[in-house]
Amino acid sequence: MPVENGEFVRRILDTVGGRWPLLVLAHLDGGPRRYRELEQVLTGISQRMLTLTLHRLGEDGLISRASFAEMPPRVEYSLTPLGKSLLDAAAGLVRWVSDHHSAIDRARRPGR
Amino acid sequence: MPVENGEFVRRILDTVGGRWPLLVLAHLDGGPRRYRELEQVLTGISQRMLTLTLHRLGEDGLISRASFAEMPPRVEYSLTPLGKSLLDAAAGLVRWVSDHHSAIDRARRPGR
DNA sequence: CGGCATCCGTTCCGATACTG
DNA sequence: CAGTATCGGAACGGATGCCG
Repeated sequence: MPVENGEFVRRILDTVGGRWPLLVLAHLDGGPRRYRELEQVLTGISQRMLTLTLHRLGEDGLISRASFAEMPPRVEYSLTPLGKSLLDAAAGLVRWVSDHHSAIDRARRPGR
Repeated sequence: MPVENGEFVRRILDTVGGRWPLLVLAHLDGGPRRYRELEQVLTGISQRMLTLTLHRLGEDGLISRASFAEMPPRVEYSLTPLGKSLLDAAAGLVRWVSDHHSAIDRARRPGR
């Protein structure tokens, strides 16, 4: 594991280190999604955070944006191959959490 | 992928979502380490963050602390089996980063 | 050696209001 | 529908000084 310095960890966290990026990627896994769809399925997200998250993921080349000049306007977000590969890489972590969160629950105190 | 709500992602990020936790775990992978050793190898970490990180990882059951009543005092931190398993789960993400960071570099602008 | 407590600037992020 | 702009509280995190 090449972790002589914090560069790798830093890069992971800069990319998916927020509360929402991984969730957004996960919801795009089933195919293109519209802004409103994401807003509804990501319960509790603010418009601000959804927009910010989509922009950053776009800048990092993990998702792509397609807007259609219709009435009403329509915009679709999709995973890029790069984003799909990241999602696959993160799958191990998601699996770990679903396997072990009860162990953490036992150890952790409520006030966090 | 069970991501109906943000609980899973939230839990990952509560646990390893900081700049240092994953690095600390990685450095404990080679065996027990002392406080001072960690402080030196984690370039740039403040005492405050090292202490905080160690406490949280301990509370989550990912590392264990052993203190020896010697002179001078000695304290050793080690990975628990749970911590080791998390590290293994995160390995996929680390590998992904080392494979693809150049693609992100190309897309990302400097000012972030 | 191995910490903890305090201060304090920076960043994050939700709420709200408004726009193409 | 799909955003942008702005504000203000909360959390993060570094620096410093003190303690067992």
